Amino acid sequence: MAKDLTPDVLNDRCPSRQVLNHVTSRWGVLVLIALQDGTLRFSALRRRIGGVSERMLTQSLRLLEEDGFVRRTAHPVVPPHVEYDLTPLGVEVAAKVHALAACIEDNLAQIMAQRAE
Amino acid sequence: MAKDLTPDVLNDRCPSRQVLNHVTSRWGVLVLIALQDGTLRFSALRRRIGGVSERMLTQSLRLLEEDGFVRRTAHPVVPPHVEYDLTPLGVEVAAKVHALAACIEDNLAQIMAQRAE
DNA sequence: TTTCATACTTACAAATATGTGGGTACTTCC
DNA sequence: GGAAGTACCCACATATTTGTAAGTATGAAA
Repeated sequence: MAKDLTPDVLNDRCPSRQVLNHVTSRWGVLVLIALQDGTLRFSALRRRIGGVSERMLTQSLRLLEEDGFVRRTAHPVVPPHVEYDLTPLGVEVAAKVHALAACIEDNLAQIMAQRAE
Repeated sequence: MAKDLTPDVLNDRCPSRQVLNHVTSRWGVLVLIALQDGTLRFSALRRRIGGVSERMLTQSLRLLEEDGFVRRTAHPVVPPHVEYDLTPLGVEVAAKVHALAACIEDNLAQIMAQRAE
């Protein structure tokens, strides 16, 4: 009677799809890639990722934190000092995301040429 | 004087980011994964990907076609017969996307547990 | 003393993504 | 004869995402 034993993103009802959406979201992808190089503070992360608003960065970080990809460490000082880094699982997915991005970067010339046709 | 010699998704102005968005879009991801198993017709693709509307499937396919990841082959018969499959470049990115999805599927239990906390 | 930086939050507005329902021109199956 | 399937497109409506601007408490630098 057990349904959906194995997760499947092609299945409408599988919760894996939601997680995939977080990871592949516009800014989620970039956060994971940016954190690959190590721990970063909020503002540093924001400067690193061209074009993010504070709002979107916060939101993306929250989602990735909830899913267990990113770890947030707040030092209770004033002015605030908060650090973000990847969890072991986060390192895994970040690697995959980065591989994808790198693949696109490597073939960008070809892609742009194709588009022009 | 040459700027932006190497593509970089973290750079706001780099066109690679747009391509990345197409590939990581809600349905784009699933189209690439679904086409990994081989050629599929429009309706078959739609049945394969739970929850897509015709409109979104069409739009996603167009974008992926423009970027050179998907190939569309229309046979001029009535009723229409159109086939979709991956280009060599499409096979590459689909593999990366699939690896990412598989990674999430494999760790879904852990992720869901983390979320519940 | 005014400004800047930190790491956010909130309200509001705008942009983008997505869904819905209808139409098309046929053919085949029942 | 009627229904269903094919691969879409179009107009319209709604949902979701994203951006903008302002506010917060405080310390340090100019």
